[in-house]
Amino acid sequence: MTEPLRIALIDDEELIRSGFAAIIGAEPDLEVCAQGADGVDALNIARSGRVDVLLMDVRMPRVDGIEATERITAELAERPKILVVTTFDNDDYVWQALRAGADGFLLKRTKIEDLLAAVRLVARTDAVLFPESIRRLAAATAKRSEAHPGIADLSEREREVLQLAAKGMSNTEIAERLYLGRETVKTHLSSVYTKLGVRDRTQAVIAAYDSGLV
Amino acid sequence: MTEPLRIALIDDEELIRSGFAAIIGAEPDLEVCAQGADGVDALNIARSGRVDVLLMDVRMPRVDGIEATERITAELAERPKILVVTTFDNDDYVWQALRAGADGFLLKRTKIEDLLAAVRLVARTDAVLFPESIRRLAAATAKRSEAHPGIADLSEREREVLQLAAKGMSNTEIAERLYLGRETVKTHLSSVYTKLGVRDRTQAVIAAYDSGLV
DNA sequence: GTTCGGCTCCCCCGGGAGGGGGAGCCGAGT
DNA sequence: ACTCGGCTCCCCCTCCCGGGGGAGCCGAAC
Repeated sequence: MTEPLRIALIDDEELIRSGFAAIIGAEPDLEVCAQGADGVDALNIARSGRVDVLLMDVRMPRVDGIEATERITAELAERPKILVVTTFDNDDYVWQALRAGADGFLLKRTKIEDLLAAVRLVARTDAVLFPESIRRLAAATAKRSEAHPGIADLSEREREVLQLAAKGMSNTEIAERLYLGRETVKTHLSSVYTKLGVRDRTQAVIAAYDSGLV
Repeated sequence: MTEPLRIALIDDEELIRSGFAAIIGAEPDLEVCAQGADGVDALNIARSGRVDVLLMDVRMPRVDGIEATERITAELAERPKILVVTTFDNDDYVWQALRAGADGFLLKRTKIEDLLAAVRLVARTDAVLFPESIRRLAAATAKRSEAHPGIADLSEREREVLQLAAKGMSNTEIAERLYLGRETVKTHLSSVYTKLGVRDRTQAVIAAYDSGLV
């Protein structure tokens, strides 16, 4: 028989870790090789290179699970599989975990056998239950929302005005909505145009859409 | 011990079905309860209500696996879990399967143990490896691309002009690009506005973005 | 054969948009 | 104290946009 899968547990709650450790340790083909209390620990453990699957909590002090996952996938070519574990299946968490490069998402209320099955499954294969392709998809849609330099250095007001313009409002409507003069709105939009390097309102709205501002 | 999971196999290739049937039949906790050769069979079998997991091929005559999945999820409240099985992990297939409401995606080259694990996992739980939340996400992004009545009854030319407008081009630029008069472009855009029920070019571009035309 | 819808172009006209100025206020940083 | 950038408002001017007409051409449908 092959050597057991090496599992690392990352959770800020000692109790949770012990529980998981007990469950996993009872399995002959699984072994808890490391434990950590936050994202920094996770990164260090992942760097050690002797881990197959990392069970990662989301809410943790210092560096949370999502960011830790991000760093690990960004930094390590040979990284452990990462299963993000949390209490609630908040859509946002799932999405963020996906984008960060996690291999799976588990709920703490998951039944024991399912947890074990998921760990074994994710360790062995990447072709089951929405893996690689989905992650590429998520990464692609995520990339669209990053690295749009222009949008970043808009002032608060300018972003606000642009957002309303991107809802189809006219200058006068925007002015009324924001309790401003129509001329002021025009001024803001003008700086938006120059900052974004576009010609008119339509192109600005397009830029807003493409950069994920809308 | 509980009664075995009831599996249905849908594939147009007799050989594949037999292979899967043999593998699955050998497991004490699994049982092949039905087989079909296309999407129509799949729908009938799903309607019978005595199936836990449906292994569904994508490429099939008459009605393919994606459409069958769509119909089943649309029609049946109490539906079997559906695992879409195919030879290549074409991104498009994965995405379509997801949108259609499939619970998972498998490759035919998947190892036997993984196939069995996936079947057992998907039958029991919905909280593992990107399930419900992801499907809602996919459904949401999909919905944005459908059922935008306005966009549908634009004429060919009007759609063309709108698309260029949505790239930030002015009327004159669009005219030059399409070898038209500037007035013609205006006319087309005007009908676009009335058909989409919008006021100006900006709102039209927004509609184009929201409806997935861009 | 007539009608209807899509496609093409034209004119006029009003209004909003965008550019170019100028100006005052305020808070933060030098 | 001064400067600089963000926010606010104003005027003028030009240009494109959008609305409201009208008109001719064509192919399909009735």
